[in-house]
Amino acid sequence: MIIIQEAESARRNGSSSSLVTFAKGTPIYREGDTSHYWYEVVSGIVRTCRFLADGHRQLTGFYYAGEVFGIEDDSHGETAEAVTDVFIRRHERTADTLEDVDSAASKSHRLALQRALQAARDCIFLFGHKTALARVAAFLIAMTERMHARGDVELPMSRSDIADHLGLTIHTVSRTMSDLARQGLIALDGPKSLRILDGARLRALAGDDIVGNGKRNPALVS
Amino acid sequence: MIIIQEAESARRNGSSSSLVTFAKGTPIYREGDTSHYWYEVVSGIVRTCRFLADGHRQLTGFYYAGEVFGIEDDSHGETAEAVTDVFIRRHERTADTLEDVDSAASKSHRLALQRALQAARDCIFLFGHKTALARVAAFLIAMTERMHARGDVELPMSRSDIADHLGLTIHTVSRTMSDLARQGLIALDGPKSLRILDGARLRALAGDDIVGNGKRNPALVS
DNA sequence: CGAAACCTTGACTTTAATCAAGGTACGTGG
DNA sequence: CCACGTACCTTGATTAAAGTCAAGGTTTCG
Repeated sequence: MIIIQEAESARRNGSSSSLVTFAKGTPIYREGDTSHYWYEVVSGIVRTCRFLADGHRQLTGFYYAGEVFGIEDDSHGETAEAVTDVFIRRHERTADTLEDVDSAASKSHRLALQRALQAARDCIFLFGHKTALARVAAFLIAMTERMHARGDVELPMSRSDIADHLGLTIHTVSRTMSDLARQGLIALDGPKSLRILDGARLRALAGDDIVGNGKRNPALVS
Repeated sequence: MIIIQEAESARRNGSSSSLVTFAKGTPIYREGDTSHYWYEVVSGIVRTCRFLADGHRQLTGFYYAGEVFGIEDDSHGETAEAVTDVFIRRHERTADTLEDVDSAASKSHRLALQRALQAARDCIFLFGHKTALARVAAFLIAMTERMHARGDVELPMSRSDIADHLGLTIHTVSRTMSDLARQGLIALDGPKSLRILDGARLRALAGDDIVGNGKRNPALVS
């Protein structure tokens, strides 16, 4: 990890942030580490995960440019690693910054918490009663939307990352992607590059429309 | 729903709370409802859930006496229902109470957010790569600990609730419970009442010990 | 150019869902 | 108090889905 810049932003709150960089595959913090900082992706992609004794790994999220992670109090409940080479803005977490609700840091922290909770619940929802096909379809849609892509999608993470995120094996992920390609819903230009050919049918497969109040998942809206 | 008491607690913040009661099976709020309040269980049990178009339901949590739910900003992302007859303390959510970080309300709100995030992530973890046996075992352990029970456990929720919570069918939940009983790990005194006979083996089955930093899930500690 | 890591695919096995039936507990009304 | 109905729970047989085992192909990077 290399510190690029020490910025004394928001000086009145006593909070400071620095721009740091991590090479592909290296850890940013580890499960159990004390939360000295919280983080914001400047460029590249980050994954957060936990490890089980039986060797399994569960990815709890991917974070793209502009997104925030590592916002737990006290100690980090998960490990964060760089999926690609990344630039990260690292924000100091002092008693001050968290207590002063007017600070930009505290506001964005609260918002990040809300968003993290929403994301975690969406994930639970996806895991509950969904087939491999639905999970992969939902994943592809989510990634497309987060990259603001239109048709062309880059998947910077490995099949193993995707599998550990969706609660599947790499085999099932691979097979499912091939199935989607065979059915003409997507085109695989390579393992990490694909095009979405039939977004509507893909969304239908993901099938995450919610009953009640006429409220629907934004993923459904074309 | 019956309002029992209107309390003007924490008057200086302009926040107030009331004690209300709901009959078994009735909704406390619905998915999409504007978040006018947040809630605290006084007695009884509450479940939160979401519904899919295909008829499936996903329970995102059970809440026991003393626990807090419905803490999302803006609008509720899930429905809350009474599992048993319940008494609920309903807290008003005004711009004031949330901005004033010194208020007890805001502090407990933030803590509740953190805890909700932790709970959601534990749930994801459970769902990722776990067999029906491990899920049911983990569920029984979690329920035992939350009720501060020692051996004897009451399960006030139906098999259907448990199934929708664990991402299984009622059949699999029922079979798995019977298996555990057959193996002598638990004794079923009735569908809603059981005793844990071999907590150690049950924990081993749940297998949620985490690798790294020597930090382990509290559920593992006997 | 070669090695290592990663991805895809096929055959088989395991797990949980589905289909189907019967049992149990509880509440209501006769 | 008992009979009946309903909702809930359990269990068995069968089917579908994803994991495991195994092998071969591709990409990437030194």
